[in-house]
Amino acid sequence: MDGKTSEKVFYITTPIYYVNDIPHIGHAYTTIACDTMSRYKRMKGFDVHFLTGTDEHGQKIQAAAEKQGITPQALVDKIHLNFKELWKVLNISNDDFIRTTEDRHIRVVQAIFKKLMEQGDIYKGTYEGHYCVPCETYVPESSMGPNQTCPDCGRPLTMMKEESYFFRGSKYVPQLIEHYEKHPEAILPHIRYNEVMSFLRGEVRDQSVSRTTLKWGIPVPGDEKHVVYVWFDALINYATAVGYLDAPEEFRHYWPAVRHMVGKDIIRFHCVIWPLMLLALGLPLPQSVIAHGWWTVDGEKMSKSKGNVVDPFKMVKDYGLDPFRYFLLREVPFGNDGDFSEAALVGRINSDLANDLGNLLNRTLQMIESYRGGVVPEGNNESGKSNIMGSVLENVDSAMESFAFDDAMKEIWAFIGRANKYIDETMPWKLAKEPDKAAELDAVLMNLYEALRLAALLVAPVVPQTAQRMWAQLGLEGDPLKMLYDKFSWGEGAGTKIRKAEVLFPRIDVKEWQKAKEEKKKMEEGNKAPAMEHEAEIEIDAFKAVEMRVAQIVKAEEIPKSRKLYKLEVDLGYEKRTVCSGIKAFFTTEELKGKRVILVTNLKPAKLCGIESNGMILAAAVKVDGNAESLTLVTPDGDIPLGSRVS
RNA sequence: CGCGGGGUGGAGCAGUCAGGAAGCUCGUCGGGCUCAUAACCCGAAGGUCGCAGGUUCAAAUCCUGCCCCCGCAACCA
Repeated sequence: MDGKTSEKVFYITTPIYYVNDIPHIGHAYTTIACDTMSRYKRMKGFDVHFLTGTDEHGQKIQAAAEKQGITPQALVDKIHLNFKELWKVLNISNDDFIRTTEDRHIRVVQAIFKKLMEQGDIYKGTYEGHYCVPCETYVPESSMGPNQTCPDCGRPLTMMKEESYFFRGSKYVPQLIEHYEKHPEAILPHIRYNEVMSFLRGEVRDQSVSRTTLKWGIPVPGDEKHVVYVWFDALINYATAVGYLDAPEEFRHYWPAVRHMVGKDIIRFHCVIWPLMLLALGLPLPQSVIAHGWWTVDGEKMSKSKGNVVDPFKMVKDYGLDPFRYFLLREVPFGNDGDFSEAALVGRINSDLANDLGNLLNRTLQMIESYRGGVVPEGNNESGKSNIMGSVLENVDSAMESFAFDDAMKEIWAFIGRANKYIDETMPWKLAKEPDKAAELDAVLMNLYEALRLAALLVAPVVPQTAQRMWAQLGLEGDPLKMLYDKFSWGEGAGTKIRKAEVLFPRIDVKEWQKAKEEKKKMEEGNKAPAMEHEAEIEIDAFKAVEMRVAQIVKAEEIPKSRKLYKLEVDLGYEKRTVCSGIKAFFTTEELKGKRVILVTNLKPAKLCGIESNGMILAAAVKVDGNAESLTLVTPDGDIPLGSRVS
């Protein structure tokens, strides 16, 4: 679909974040990327609309609210503020913040649902699948546990049939394929293109777009026992926010210029389902969907149980906002996965921000101060200009056009490097000692000053506060963020009275930083120990009720269906028993054979994976979030007959 | 045969789609300079581009097989 786009309109969206999550580095990353792009486009004279928001419906919210004894609405009213607060802290310049529980959105979702129903693209059918009743969720076959159990709670699933509305997306698939064939640039980076196309060329089924199993959602118009499925609800936010229903003119203005930035996990929703919805609605398709990669932390996957989730609030507090923003965009080729580590962040701060940029500003300003009384001299400006500038503007622009933030940063820093080199080549401190070289010195100082003035503008989209600080030190009026690059002209800065040079980014002493980190870690670990959770006290009788005896493992075998369990045969001396034990991850069957262990003998038999288990062997485990990280068996110290009672 | 990403000098990565003398940042070593935040500038050392085979005048790049990491598998950027 060829939406007519005026060249100077730019509408960009982040995904709407699921409000029940705690904001982490991933959320920060996506939003900072969009923010930088928005600021860049504004500085290029575009009419920018930058949208972010929160996704507030769905099962998890409903459950969380029930647990806290409040309404879902009250819950989301409270927790969506986590995100608003983060965007404030990260200096995000969004023009709008949409919440899917807002009236403006609910009306649009219902209108769209109704329209698609009327034109026959939404129809009623039945949804069939494996359902976990306690978790109230469908489990796809691919992620079912052994014996058709729920992967979360382990309980058996039931086959459920439920009335559901379906979106006839399949009808528009050929049209979408054709569009992507004509517009390969609509999916960025390009490696994602093939992924989407191969999916589209396979079987695309109609999507279930309603649920009857939960209440917390937008009611289906005319059939109130259904609520709209959260994805259908959520995707529509992009249209709601620019006036799909309420402001047709605004909508026509911004919509054709829309770009969605997403994480690589939600590419399908944005490159398949959403475009199919748009085709059904007869609306222009997005200019592009830009998918970025994932962050690991110190080389490991980020997860709550590992406790390595990066808190953006803390990073800003510890290292400053602009270094954090710069690091995220500079460190990783956009689209690739990247690794976050504080050590790498410190490295970037020292080498790029302090040494290259900060020091260039500092040394230049001090020279202008001491050689020319703090006033930028007039000078022959052509000599150094081309030398320093190169084609930084064009190169940055082409990188930014393809969302290659890292390349854009590299170009800017190459430019900064050229300015630093220019100083060494021209040696202003020598010129200053020779009165007949005054004109030459003027030219050098002026070129350096202009380089810094341009540098402030170039870095402004990524590090807005830094740009403003540079601007102030350079003695300039106004706000660099409001300047247009294209209007930049070399030489205009002559005659400006500069301010006193201040250190832009202090260097971090790596040795001290490491020391401080280690101490902090020790402190935290010290605090952790007493926080160990204990069970309630019991009477000795309760303990005596547990019968434990020494036993020997005589046979250990795998249970093919189980990821965690071994089937063990243990000898108590007076009898042999079969026991299932969840220790597969820690021992081979060979290691277990012959091991003497402590067995709880009077535990009620239980069927695990279809095998009856008569007892439990004791083991000590280091647990993180309920999952054993390492484990060791409890064994008797010394020789003692099998079957001896433990007390 | 579930899907995807990756294995390139000490570390982290680019380059692979469109084959043509192996590049960047950090670190190390040597030198320069002294305006500056022990900074900046120059130079050097260091790689059989996971393994094996194939195509080609030419392969990190294309093809085949294998090994090893890491993610995902319907709601976590």
